[in-house]
Amino acid sequence: MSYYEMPGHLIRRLSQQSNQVFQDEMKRIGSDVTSVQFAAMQAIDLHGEMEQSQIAQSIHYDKATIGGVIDRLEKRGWVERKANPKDKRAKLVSLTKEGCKALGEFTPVVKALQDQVVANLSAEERTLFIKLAQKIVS
Amino acid sequence: MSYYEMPGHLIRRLSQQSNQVFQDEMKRIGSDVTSVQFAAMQAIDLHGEMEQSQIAQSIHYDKATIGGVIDRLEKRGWVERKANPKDKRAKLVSLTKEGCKALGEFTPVVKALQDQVVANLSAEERTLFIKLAQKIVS
DNA sequence: GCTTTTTAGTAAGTATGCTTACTATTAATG
DNA sequence: CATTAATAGTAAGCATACTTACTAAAAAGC
Repeated sequence: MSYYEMPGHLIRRLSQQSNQVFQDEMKRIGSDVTSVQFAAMQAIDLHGEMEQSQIAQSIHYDKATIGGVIDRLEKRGWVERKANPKDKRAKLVSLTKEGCKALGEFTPVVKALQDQVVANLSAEERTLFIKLAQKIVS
Repeated sequence: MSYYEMPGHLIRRLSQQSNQVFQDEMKRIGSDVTSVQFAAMQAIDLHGEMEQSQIAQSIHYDKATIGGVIDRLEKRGWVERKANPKDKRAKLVSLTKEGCKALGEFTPVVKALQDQVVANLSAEERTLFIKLAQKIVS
């Protein structure tokens, strides 16, 4: 099996290309938000107040990684941490007004760039790729 | 479009899963070599002596990233850097004996784990996925 | 109810993976 | 041939993304 036929290698290339498109498109609209930061903000927006562990679970991240992401989002003023009265270990994370506004600007751009990631595929192939990818990670 | 149908998100999950399988399998044989380190070593083995820039190009890495990878491989005694008499800017990287031996141990394991990465797919689906992935990054 | 186990979050450490900036050297251009 | 542009590698900085180890608090088991 050639290196260029190994799923592991191809997946790394896919990841690289996907991140490049994300970063380029965000730069184009004057932001340097990362794909992980966007994913976290979208999850928080969807579920409302969330514990960090819930965020990690919902977008499949390590809890240590998500801690750092939330740190940076907090520093930018896009999210805030509050104590959870029902669980003194946990912290409730929510979007700030600025975070809501920023997310609203990012969302259409991110949705649009998804097609760019798989630009080399036809519409049918894109659907198929998504189906196969979902099956792999399921 | 739901988050879980976005190619960008799915690709990140694929990448995560792929790396996890790699790391687990390597740990199983008592090594903590990374997928990037393996890729670099395989490229060097295939081409013989290589400049760092060639390594970066052949496996599609940033030259700054590959510099760090070679640093760590050198520290482990798996590769060595020599001056290139034909170009004083460049350095020729080659596998050491220990590097060759290590690569020989890794290769069959890495080949075998490729199927594990796409374990949830049938044989036909795997072929199709590889074809689609190659088309995306081409 | 008390002990044990699990869980939430942080901290420290390592390895990507990129960016920009820099030096040294080589190639290209007039 | 002299100037300009491009290239090889490193350095510093930032953001993932994981690991193990730790503290505090909650849940489970007896």
